[in-house]
Amino acid sequence: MGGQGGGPGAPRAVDVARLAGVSQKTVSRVFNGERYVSAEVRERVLRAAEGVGYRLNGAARALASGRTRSIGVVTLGTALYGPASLLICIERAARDAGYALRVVNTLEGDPAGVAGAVESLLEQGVDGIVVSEPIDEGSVSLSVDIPVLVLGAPAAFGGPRAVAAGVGAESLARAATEHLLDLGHVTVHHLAGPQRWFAARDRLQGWRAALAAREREQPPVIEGDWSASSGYTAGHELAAAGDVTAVFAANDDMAVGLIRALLEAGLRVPHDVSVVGFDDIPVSAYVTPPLTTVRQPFDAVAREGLRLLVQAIEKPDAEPAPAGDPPVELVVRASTAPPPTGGGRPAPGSRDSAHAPPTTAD
Amino acid sequence: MGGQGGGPGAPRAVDVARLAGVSQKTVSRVFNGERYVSAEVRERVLRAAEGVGYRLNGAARALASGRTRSIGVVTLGTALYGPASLLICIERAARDAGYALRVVNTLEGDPAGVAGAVESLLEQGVDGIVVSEPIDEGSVSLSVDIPVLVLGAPAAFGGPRAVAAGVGAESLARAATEHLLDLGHVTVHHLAGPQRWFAARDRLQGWRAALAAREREQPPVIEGDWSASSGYTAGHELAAAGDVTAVFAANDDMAVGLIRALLEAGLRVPHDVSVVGFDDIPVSAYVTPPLTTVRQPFDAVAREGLRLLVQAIEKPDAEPAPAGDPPVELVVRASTAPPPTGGGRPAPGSRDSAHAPPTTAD
DNA sequence: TTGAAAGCGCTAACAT
DNA sequence: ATGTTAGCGCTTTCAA
Repeated sequence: MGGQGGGPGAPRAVDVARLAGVSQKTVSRVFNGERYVSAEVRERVLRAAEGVGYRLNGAARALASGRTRSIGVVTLGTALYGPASLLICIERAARDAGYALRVVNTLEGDPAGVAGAVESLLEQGVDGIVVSEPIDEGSVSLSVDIPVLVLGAPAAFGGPRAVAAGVGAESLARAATEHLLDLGHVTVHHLAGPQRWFAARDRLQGWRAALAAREREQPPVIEGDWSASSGYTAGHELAAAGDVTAVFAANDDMAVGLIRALLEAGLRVPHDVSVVGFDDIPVSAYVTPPLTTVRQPFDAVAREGLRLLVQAIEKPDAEPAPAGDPPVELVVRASTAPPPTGGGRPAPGSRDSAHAPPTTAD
Repeated sequence: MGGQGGGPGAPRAVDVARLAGVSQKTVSRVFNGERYVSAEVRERVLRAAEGVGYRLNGAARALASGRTRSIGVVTLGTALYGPASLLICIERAARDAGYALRVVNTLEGDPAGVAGAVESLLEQGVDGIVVSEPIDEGSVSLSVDIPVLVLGAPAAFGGPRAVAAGVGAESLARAATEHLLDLGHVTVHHLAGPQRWFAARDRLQGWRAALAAREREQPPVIEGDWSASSGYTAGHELAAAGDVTAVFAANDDMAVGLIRALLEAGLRVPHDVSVVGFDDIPVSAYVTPPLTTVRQPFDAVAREGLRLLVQAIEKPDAEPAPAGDPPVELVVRASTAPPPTGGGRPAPGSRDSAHAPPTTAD
């Protein structure tokens, strides 16, 4: 059970082999789950290995086989709910697929950025790379010849051997907007995320698509920076505008700031203005009023994306199976209601549930 | 500039050497920044390397040198603000110290848990391990003989070669509690985190210490699970109790749920009940009322911890310099005020700022 | 200041 | 079903 590090003196396969009375290659076979090892020999080898505290040496394995069995992740160094959640799901999906994870963060505004991060991963040694929710820092063309999975951005972003998967942000944004239109709002304002983020652009597109589909006017877009503070500023602007009955915010943090500003301006939510967020952060069911929002299918997307990536690694020739559309999950709570004067079709029953117990529609 | 993967055919040091007209060893010297390479030769080598798109092979390097130049992190697979933020700071600190990161998540309640994660890191090859905010799953004694940094738990947790660092949760909790006592509250209730978490225990201890120092009664502790939902439940219990004027919640999520329940019970915050949270999550300045909370010095702690770890890796004999106490940062907003009837000393001026603009005392 | 030789611990290809 | 022989691409001696 002892944990001999990788240091000198650590037991090697040949030590195990000697102890078990077999060749070193047989030990290798056992530890790689190869066929053609009798149950009896396998048993003997495993016992010997445990006896000396043997552990495979990843570096030697990688050097000899040319495969590292690890995947590199380039992600933005931010605790924002979305990216953080996605990283966790990627780790689990990778582990389930038998790959370890190497992680490099990039900073927003970093000149070297994604390209530098990829370079460092390549040097460390990875079989594939996940570029998670990159932001558009200008033309960063990666020329890598290992497979790359681009999560939440165009596959073109990742070079020749790239596959892509997305959370379906556009569909989610569309669903959020449609929810408001369905309630009878004539149009919906949008508090967008920073447009250098593909994630923010997708949400903007979804909002546009929903309005366009019903031939509604598209009010001018306000751009925030994901922070509650920027939502707060936007909220005061919108309150001053006066003609706002519904807002779709590109994330929950901004929605919270927005709602606060509206309340301060004397507007009631949802009675006067309805607000929908995006993310379903942990507190969103308990803020006042509980926030209607959409939930991103991180787990499904990470799993699906890694399936594609692993396939590209292990079966480079196989046709990449198309990624299925991830599910759309709208969580209706108390921050949305029909417009005050029935701006559109009269909606069925109004409510003011600022103090109603939070509900989650799962 | 091209990105030859690690695949076969990738340029090796010997190719660069040939091109530059030097020995392979000299190339190695250049890329390791060793002395005794003339500026002219170095220049020639670098040019040749760039010409063929050479990149060091991490696996070969690790195998030959016995050092991987990477650090493994064992962290809980959760998007909770604290752990997620800490991970980001660890990555940056590691990178700044010249180490790459391998990450393995554990799941709460996983039987294999931390031990399994450590085992997998050891097999992949790391020079040191960071165990970040572990939870106590029973006696998990790690016997590893590479250095281990335990973040937010007793060093004993990490075996013989362990060093430890903490965010100073106890001091932070104590400051939060004292803030309430200073406002004149006779005592402070505590909504604790799950006690399997060391982080939760530390906060509980800090709260106890603050009350004990002033010889105040310690009301029964309510234990939540970090979620806003558990805070909500606790809030209804506390509202029913009737004699509560101040609550210290072990994180902001629970504080938000708690406040919502209090509001529903007809209690005003902070007029009737003051609430302090823990974390300073992104929305905390914009919820209603803006939340008074404490901020954890993640960056300082990660940096300090990694300094210790790297020292243990690179200079095993040097005495580990003691970790300095991290700073305590209390962020006073509008969720705290003197008690309604002046439970203690009459406090200077009361306020009800449920709708006041959020303020952050930095 | 530079070079030559000998492994690091494993997997791959080819025996048997 | 098992063993033998060569490397993988570096770093580490040691020599020049």
